[in-house]
Amino acid sequence: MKFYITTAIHYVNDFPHIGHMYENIVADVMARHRRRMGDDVWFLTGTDEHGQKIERAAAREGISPIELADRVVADHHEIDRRLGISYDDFIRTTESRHRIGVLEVIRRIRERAPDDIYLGEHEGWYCQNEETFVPDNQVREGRDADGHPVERTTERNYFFRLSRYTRPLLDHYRRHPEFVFPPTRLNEVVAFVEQGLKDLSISRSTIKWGIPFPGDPDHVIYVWLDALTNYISALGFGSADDARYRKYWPADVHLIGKDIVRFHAVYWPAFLMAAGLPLPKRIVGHGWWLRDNEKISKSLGNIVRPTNIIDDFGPDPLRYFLLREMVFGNDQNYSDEAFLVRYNADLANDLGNTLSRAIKMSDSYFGGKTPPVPCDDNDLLRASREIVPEYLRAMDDLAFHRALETVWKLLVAINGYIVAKEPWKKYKEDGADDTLSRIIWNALEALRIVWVMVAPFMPHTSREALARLGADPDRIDRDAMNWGGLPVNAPVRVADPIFPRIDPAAYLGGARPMEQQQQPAPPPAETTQAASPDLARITIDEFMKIDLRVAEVRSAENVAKSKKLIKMTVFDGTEERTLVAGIATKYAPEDLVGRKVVIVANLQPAKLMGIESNGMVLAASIDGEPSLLSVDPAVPAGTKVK
RNA sequence: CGCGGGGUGGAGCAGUCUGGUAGCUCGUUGGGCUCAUAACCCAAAGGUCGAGGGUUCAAAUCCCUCCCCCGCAACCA
Repeated sequence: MKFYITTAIHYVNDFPHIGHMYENIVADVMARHRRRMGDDVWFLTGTDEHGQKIERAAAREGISPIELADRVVADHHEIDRRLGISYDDFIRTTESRHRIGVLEVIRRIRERAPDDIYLGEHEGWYCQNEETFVPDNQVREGRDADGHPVERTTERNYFFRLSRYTRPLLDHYRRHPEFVFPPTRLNEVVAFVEQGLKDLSISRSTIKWGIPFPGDPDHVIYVWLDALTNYISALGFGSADDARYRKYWPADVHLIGKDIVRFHAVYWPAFLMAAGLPLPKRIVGHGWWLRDNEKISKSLGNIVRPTNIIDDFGPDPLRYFLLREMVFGNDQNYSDEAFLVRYNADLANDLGNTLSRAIKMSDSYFGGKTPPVPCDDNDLLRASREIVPEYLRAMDDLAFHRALETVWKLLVAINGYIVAKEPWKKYKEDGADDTLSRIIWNALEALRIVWVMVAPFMPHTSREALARLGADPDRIDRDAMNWGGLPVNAPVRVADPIFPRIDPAAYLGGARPMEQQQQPAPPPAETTQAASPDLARITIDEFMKIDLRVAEVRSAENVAKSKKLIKMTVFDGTEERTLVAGIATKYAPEDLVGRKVVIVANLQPAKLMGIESNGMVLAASIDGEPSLLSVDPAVPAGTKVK
């Protein structure tokens, strides 16, 4: 069986982060698992390199878009390499094979459904300064995020007649409920499509950095038609050599983040239907890793990030943690503390320690070898026969956390078995007889099966562990999960703990488990953050333009339906004015009345939730939590501040 | 009525689709073992499964109502 799996292509305006790592790791685990189960696997990942954000980010740095992309792609390659991502191909949307594929899709749509692509009017907020449309959600008070004025404008664009596919898509979802995973995401998609689909703008004349629209070089193909097509362009679709396309398409799994399920489950199949191509079998949306539990890390004065975890522990513990900790499909919090708990409890104490104790016994009782007499009837054999199918079922269900949980049941059984049999006592009493041989062999054999099951998750350490056990590190297929694979009289290797225990407090306090590391070069990401300091300086005259004054709060109330806003009336020394401040998360209106605050008095008025605000209250904010500036209550309202 | 997710022993979470003795990890307490990475094993304490109502022989699970929390969106002038 062939198995074609893809990740989303990662956008190159951003350096690789935990979300990218997680997605690639999950795909890698699936790919490795299918491979060892005998499938002919093709695993694709890559980067999305077109669009205005790239164009602008590059311009800001004074380099060309492709130079920017090259740099970020190199970072992705590096992180994939370090994580051991076993992809077969890496597609970049700036490659010619991709352009060929995209153009072929458009050609087929035009051939099969000539009026599915038409020239129409796109209306939106246009920014003169940036020469581009600004998404609605970035427009505020007639200005874009950078403060440039925008105006309502229309532009001529090519459209895809998505509306025509409402019915066919709904039919497809009904016939293939497995099309979107997990099922709750399918419900969202169905609800969205049932509202009726609007036609989709698929070109832009305001963007330069992209694939020229066929037959109209003033336009560039807009994001989704370009990006989604990578899944077939990478297989050679539309080129002279499309053998791979014919072999592997349709994809078995498109693994993506839950935020882009809609595009994959609606736009993509609609494009494919229009072009007369087969639809992917399954769209799998994973959840998000949420921000670190900042409080704890911060109080310890050291925020450790996943890249540091890889530096300090190697890739496998992180791979394990990400797949074990997250219920696949749900969101989950990432924290270094949680990582360390799992690392110590699951990897050091259970997986690693059990390996050490079993090998140590075999080594000292049987002269550095696996025991001479195997055993084909015992508790561990029965446990493994129960657990392996359960594990395989969980893998098929994409329930990775459950699969790993299952493996750990066998590990617990092994430890229980060792304690119950007390081999150290037997050895003292009877020496290395056949009974002892069977006991130790059973423990080693069950352990071998554990490491085989764990192999897709921890490919590097599992090889090492299997080798230490005297087993063949390359034998991790379905057969290898059956009882009886461990050779007798094979050399075992006693070595340092495979997962040394870590003191969490010391680690978070800055100590490193492996002292030879360090001097981590600061990632280039940081440098782009620091804007040129000279530009940020202003003259005293400029500062004096800002009219800061003390004002007294006369009344205050929460703004209805708003989370952060408080509307207040303040006396600025000459008159009362109304202003709105986003401080409701910290302050109650009644606490504010009578308080002296500092305001910016000459700010242009602005409307917030329909209320005109005349001025701004000064506050320092820590992680979004405001703290009002206060002055001595004796200072009269209207006093100028400078 | 903006969209979505969630409320399960001290902490973090499964289980809810497909009702049937409430489960896992960490932590706590007591005991055991000394082969192993102060690891491992056994036992115990600890839960009105957010609240109320309904369906059912039976509800954490299905239905209704309500409360609270977290994202996103609309508001941090």
